[in-house]
Amino acid sequence: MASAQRATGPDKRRMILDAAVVVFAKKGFHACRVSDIADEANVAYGLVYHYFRSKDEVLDTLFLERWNVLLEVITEIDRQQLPARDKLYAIASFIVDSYRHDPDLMKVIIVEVTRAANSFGRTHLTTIREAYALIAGIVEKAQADGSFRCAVTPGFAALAFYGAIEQVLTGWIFDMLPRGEEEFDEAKAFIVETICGGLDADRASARAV
Amino acid sequence: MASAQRATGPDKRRMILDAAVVVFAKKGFHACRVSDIADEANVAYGLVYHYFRSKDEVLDTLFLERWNVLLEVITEIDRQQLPARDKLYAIASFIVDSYRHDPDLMKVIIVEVTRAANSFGRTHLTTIREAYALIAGIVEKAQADGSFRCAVTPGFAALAFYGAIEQVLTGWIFDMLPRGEEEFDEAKAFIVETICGGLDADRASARAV
DNA sequence: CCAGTGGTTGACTGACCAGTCAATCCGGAC
DNA sequence: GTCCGGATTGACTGGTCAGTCAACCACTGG
Repeated sequence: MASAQRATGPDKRRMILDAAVVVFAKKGFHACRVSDIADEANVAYGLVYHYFRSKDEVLDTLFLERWNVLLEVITEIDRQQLPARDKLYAIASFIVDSYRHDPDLMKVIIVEVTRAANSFGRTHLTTIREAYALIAGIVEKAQADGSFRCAVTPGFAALAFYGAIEQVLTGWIFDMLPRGEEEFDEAKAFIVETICGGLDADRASARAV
Repeated sequence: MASAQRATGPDKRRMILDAAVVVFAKKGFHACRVSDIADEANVAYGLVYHYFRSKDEVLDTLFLERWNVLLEVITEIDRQQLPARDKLYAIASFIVDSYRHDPDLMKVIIVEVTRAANSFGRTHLTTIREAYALIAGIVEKAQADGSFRCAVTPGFAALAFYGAIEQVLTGWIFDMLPRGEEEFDEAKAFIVETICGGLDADRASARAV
């Protein structure tokens, strides 16, 4: 009846990926079994191996699908004629909205890939670094045109900026921070305000290094 | 001959813990076997279970030992009569030096506990949060006495600050950032400079929320 | 010299699970 | 209607590994 009932070919592949997101988010990649994915997708165990070479490849696919979108979006934001601060806001906004739209997927990507230095993080290191490099590029240009100070290196600023975003998402993932439409928008503003504006009331002590 | 040869009782326990740090750091908690720990410690397999109820308990012990030191240090720093910026510098300094002194241990704690939302992170959530709360307390007092702006909430500032530190450590853990005496000291300064000073050249846009 | 106690050993077991594969289904081509 | 090939099924296998346990060792105190 519904297309889900008669789904075939690539549709089933998609169903497996979506099911994997749910299962990985709930139990974690290592703790869940391939049969959990198959069950969640209402599909036979073996079909997972028809579409993917291994359990790992399912996670790889999820990560790459999403991270490539992120890289494109950052590139596109950077192409626009905007103050660096607004560009950073747009990036924070996109990532926070990604979480708002699909918290499970973002949880899986952050917990199982981005922060997993012993497994998938290492595998996708090059891809992950591309995002940092793009952000660093934005900072570098802003420092060149004088809108950002030169107190820290662009690469370092990118790390701190992305680190702050990820820490906030982690706060939501761990249920440490309240989640809601207001909180999401507030977070975007706070991240940019902290990194760009700083905490100091006066900046007498701030000198270029 | 050497005491390691004739070690007994609690010494062996310590040897197991130290060996676990090496093994967890090299292969990751999930990927390594209990026999790897025993081999690294030059101890029989079963002895691990004489001193610890389970493989999990070994990691729990490592984490709690170190995190409690961190909590004490932060408390002590906060007790001193110092500008908030210097307190944050002291905290960043302690964490960076912890990494400098024992990178494997810090790697294990960050990768396997602090950032592991699906396993040990959840277990130790309360303990982890205590550190954030202490940092937030420092920010809050600084905002009250006017040395920090009130643009963001203390809890959020704590998250961003700790997130920046962890991201830098992660950079070292992933071999993304160069490691060395200079880099370590530079990192401490950069972290505090970014979070306290901010990136903006002028702060026209910075208004209290 | 002989228990007794606590540390130490490592072979073994039971459970678990990724990945395989032979069989079956189904829709289209002719 | 028959045949073909890709999609789909799920029982089964092989290997792994956490945790157990019965035996062994080394010191101590009587």
